Amino acid sequence: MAERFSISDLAAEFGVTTRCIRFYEDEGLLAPLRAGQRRIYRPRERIRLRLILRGKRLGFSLAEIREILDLYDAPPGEAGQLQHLLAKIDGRRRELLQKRQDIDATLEELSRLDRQCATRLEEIDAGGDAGARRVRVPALRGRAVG
Amino acid sequence: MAERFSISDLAAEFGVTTRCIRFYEDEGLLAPLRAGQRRIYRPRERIRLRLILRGKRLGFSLAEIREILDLYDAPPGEAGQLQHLLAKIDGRRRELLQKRQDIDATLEELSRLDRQCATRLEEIDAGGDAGARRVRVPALRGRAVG
DNA sequence: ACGTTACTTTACGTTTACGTAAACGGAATA
DNA sequence: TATTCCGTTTACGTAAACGTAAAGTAACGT
Repeated sequence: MAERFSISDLAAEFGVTTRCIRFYEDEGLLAPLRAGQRRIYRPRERIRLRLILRGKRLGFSLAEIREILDLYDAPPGEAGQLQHLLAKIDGRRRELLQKRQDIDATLEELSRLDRQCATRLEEIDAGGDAGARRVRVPALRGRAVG
Repeated sequence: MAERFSISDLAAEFGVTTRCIRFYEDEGLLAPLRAGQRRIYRPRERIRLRLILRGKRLGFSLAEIREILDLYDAPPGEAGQLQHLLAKIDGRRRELLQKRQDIDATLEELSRLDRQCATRLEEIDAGGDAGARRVRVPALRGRAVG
């Protein structure tokens, strides 16, 4: 794999605009090398971009993503700093576990809906409209988890 | 559990402002009853609010959340509509599975960081600063999953 | 030399998701 | 009666995350 990427290389690879990548740089999330004016991205920046976009998919703001990236960059430091870093890591972990719970709850509800739709379809395929009035979607009355 | 809630009941319960709840109504996500001018929320609306906030935690926009709520509200309809609904459900499910992968990848990286910090702390607690210069955090050079 | 392509900076515009303030209504409390 | 509290509508303000347009530079092919 190559060691140097142009801004449009990364834009194409990750499906974002160059404007977007430059914006992340303005926000201090990326710091590519320069060849004159041109930006040069090394694997490290590429990985950071991947992390940024992953963070975005998870619904984190760029400010939060900056904090998360800072975690990775954190120098060994002294004991107090390490404790602080551990606390932050723990906070992020809790957030992510919460999100995974949200996802699982939503997935279960979607599965319920899916089964109801499938059942209804089978009914239609089988006997025209038999039992149409018996199909009641409980929808929002279910025992929500979150 | 009560059957009727005021706007500030819900605001307090879910930790959002009344302004926020009214905004969701403006956006067509909620439609409480009225007693004169006052809004009255029934369990159904309360559950919808819960779903809205869960969606937000997952990083969905209000427009996307509206779509998701529409899934729950969808009437049995005819075969074509059902197929369409099933497709949408499948799309949402893929999104969520992707997000869960993102979360798992991030959790693993956080765990790596956590272990490194813990190890470093033990070293400090044990023998002052022994081996300090041997601690190198590979950080972003690791094999990223997503 | 000329046009094309890729890249740059600067800057104003836009959408989303609310915050905040103004001005008012009705009910309870001092 | 006056104040306070809870609620209402209307409307302007704002931060985040870019989009988009303008105007210029550098290299490359013909």
